[in-house]
Amino acid sequence: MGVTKSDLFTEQQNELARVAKVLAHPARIAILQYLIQSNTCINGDLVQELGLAQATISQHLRELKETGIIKGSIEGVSVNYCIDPIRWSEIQHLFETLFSGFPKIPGCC
Amino acid sequence: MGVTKSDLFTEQQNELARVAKVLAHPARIAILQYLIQSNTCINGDLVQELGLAQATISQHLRELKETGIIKGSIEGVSVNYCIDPIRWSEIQHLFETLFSGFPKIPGCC
DNA sequence: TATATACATTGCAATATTACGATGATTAGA
DNA sequence: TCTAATCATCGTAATATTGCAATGTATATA
Repeated sequence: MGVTKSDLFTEQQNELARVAKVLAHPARIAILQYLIQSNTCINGDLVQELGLAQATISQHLRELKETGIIKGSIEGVSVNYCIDPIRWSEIQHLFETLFSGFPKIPGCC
Repeated sequence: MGVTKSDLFTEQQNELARVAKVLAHPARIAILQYLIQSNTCINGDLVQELGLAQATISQHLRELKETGIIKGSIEGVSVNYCIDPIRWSEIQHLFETLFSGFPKIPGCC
């Protein structure tokens, strides 16, 4: 199959999985870290920074954009990408909720 | 292709992506949440709880186990799974590092 | 020992992801 | 207007993921 039965799960579970999937590639992690550090970037910079083809990076950027993590603004002939602070903390909160749900002192193990 | 060029990235980036990939499925999120809430579970419980086949759930459990997030101990004829607290906070820290890297007041956007 | 129970594994079929060359679209400057 | 630069999109090949039926393995009990 290869198709996820998302109707079996809650919207929160699906949303968290969806976001995790976007983070589930080192190139996209690298792009985000580069964005954080430089607070702006263009596709061309990333082709230099990472060793991937321009088309590939453009595709990764689109996935990040579709989840709302980054926004792009046309800057003449190039495009400036940056992180959406609102969405960023939204996603941060999603993960925090998952992780903090587990009590530090567990009953078993 | 469908193959990730992991040699282009740092070990930290690959590790974060690897962990995110395990979380990138609602069934695995659901399993973890069920584990957190009940602090133990067996495959059979999950077949009831989620609507997936036993083989499918066993596969998801294996992925969680391979990343070290959960541990299983044989309990007679059934198996008790539970979250590994050490690994859990390790992974929590991985994400926190990513998220906290972004300053609250950004320079652009 | 034989049988039932509970998971794990194997072997598919369907679909998704990753990567990139080729090509399109848009903009700045000659 | 023409051209170069920059990014997006399309098409395609290679590989990965998801789900399940069938089967294997181990344990407890009759």
